[in-house]
Amino acid sequence: MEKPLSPRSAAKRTAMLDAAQACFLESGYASTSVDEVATRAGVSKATIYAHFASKDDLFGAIICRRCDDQAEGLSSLSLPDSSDARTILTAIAQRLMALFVSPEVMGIYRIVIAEAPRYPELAKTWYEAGPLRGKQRLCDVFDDMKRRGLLDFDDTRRTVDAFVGMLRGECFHRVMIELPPNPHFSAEATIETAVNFALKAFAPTA
Amino acid sequence: MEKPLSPRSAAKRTAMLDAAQACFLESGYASTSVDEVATRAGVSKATIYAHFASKDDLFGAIICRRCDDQAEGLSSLSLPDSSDARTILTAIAQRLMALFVSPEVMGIYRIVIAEAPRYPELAKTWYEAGPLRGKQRLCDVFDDMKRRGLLDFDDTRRTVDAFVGMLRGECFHRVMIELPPNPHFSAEATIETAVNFALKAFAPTA
DNA sequence: GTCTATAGAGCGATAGAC
DNA sequence: GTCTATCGCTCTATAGAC
Repeated sequence: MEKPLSPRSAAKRTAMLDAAQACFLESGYASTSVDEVATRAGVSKATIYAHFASKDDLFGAIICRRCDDQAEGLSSLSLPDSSDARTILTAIAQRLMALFVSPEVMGIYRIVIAEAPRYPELAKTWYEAGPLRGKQRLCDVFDDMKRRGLLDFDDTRRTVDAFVGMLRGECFHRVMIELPPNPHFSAEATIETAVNFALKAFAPTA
Repeated sequence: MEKPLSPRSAAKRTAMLDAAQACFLESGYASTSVDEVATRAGVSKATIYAHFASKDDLFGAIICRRCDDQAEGLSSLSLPDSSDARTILTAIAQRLMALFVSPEVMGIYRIVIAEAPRYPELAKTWYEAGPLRGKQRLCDVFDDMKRRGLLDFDDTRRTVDAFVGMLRGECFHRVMIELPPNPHFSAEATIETAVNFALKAFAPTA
């Protein structure tokens, strides 16, 4: 399956993928032209078609590469070694929020949502490699906190789902549709509200 | 500002808007051709350009019409006349969830997100007419519940934001990217989890 | 106002030289 | 593998008849 590429080819391939990613995330799939990608990558259009069968194929390669990055980023995510529920939940929420509103993640999120009806397999690949794997990891953390008596809840997956959902509020939406931020719904305020909420709802019955 | 249209023209205009909405929500902005809209509306392309200055203009007209519909739909939303917090919160959550996953709302949500970077004013108009107005209405309901001693919380807007966010979890995302539903994250289960959490976190200190 | 017909530009993809 | 040049198609938008 692996074909040994010359160093020169590999570099061009990376340049093409980088350029394509930037174009797709900026302008969406349909509005991006292969000419534009070629120019940005410093190669000719024919070179792109020597590496990728079609524009669709190039698009798929981008999403898959992003999925690999996501998987890597998640496994290197470290949490504070604390025995205070608030400290741990706040750290989790801060990392999640920073991830959600980062330009790269936001860009891929936008385009996957937009193109999901026409690329269902790509959307599935992305969702399983990113959000689903991330939530699985959070489940492990929550289960561990439960075991240590820091939290109490019934269904781990639903609990995590609700906690993560609380971070996708006004603040997140404003970034997503590029509206100016509302100070009342800053990232910090959203995180604090979610953590307070979770601590009250999941506090162990003393 | 109002130009009196002949009944025949008005009918054609509505047909064009309906067709355009269906096309845009199905295929996205860039992938929809004016020819397609014209065929679906049963008019010629030139007729479309007689009513709308450009494809952009047509797109804007669609979003604005949807905003009006949203505003209307919200004001007619009625809630049960109950004194039980769970009953009210469940009713709210059910209506919100049904709204979120409905094809029309989901379609407009997808396209606004996708095109927001290129149509910031449209995104702002939509956001203020829909989600923002809806949340304002929810704030009134929550304030009323607090006044009646059914709930207790500090900041109404942040509380509502968190509550609504919990409904945008796995279930919502699966609909959004057209993945098969996961029975463990049914709409009912998501609603129940959110309501249970809210009741625990906002229970009045007896 | 509404139609048919077409202009004019840009697109994805390919042929062929090197 | 990479380039230049180009094909064939589709697109938005308009001109002109009715």
